Amino acid sequence: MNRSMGRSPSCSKGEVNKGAWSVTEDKILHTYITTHGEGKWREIAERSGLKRCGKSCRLRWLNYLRPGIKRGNITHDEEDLIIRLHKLLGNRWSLIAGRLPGRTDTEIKNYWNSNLSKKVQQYHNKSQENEQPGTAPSGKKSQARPPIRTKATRCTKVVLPPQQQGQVAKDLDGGSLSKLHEDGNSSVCFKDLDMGTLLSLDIQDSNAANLGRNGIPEHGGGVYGDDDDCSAWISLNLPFLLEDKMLENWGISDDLQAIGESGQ
DNA sequence: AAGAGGGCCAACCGCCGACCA
DNA sequence: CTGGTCGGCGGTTGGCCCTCT
Repeated sequence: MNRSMGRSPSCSKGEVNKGAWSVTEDKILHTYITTHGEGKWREIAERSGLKRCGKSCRLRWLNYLRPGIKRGNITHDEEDLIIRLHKLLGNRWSLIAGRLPGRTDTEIKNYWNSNLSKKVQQYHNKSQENEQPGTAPSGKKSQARPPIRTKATRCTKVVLPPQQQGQVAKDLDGGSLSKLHEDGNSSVCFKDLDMGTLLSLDIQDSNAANLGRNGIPEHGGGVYGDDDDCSAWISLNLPFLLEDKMLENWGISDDLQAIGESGQ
């Protein structure tokens, strides 16, 4: 991307403090935001007198100063949920964090990178060893999936192919989709979904796997990674987010139990 | 006791989409 | 319509701390 034109880096103007925040800076930021509210981070950075860029202020507030932040002591339930959500969403930490009240995307990301990724990897290595070498069941990968690489794109919509709209409408809204938007060619429509809805659809209802599947492309609807369009990523060409092999992997309860045991 | 190595975590960086003038 | 700005995201990094040798 050509960075000589377009926006200028918002943090490069004038003198800007970097590195760890001091107690004084925290106090200033906290006081300013509790008085004036969140948002307009550049303005906050300038008017509060902090020599920090807006981004830095935002990050500090969201990850540390904001009321209701839980720190440390991730419970077993939370860990369980993180693993499930990661399996479902990949590295979409903000979405995962959204389902864990008081937890931040950064904390979850760090926790995953330092703890869970190893546990999961260990577990999959173990289970791989237990399988006969070279005789992996057909159509089923015996090893852990490669990491899902995603881009920093927001993802609040899913694509509903016409043939699925009725069923989805029924499942979601008890009969009506509240916010459908048709795109240009009217072949798909979008719905804003919160994660609770998504999870209630695919995690709690394992029968979703048995819903009709038609015309699933080779790429599995772009589920894994290299498809930038997150609407496609959660394409409901698949039964609620799930690719075939993903569904096979979805027997995660056992995984979790084993991980929990190995990690304790 | 001291140095090395590894783990954890806060903060930064670069990119993107949304929004607005 | 275009370009600039902002807010938000995931990836990466650097420093502190703990453990091991």
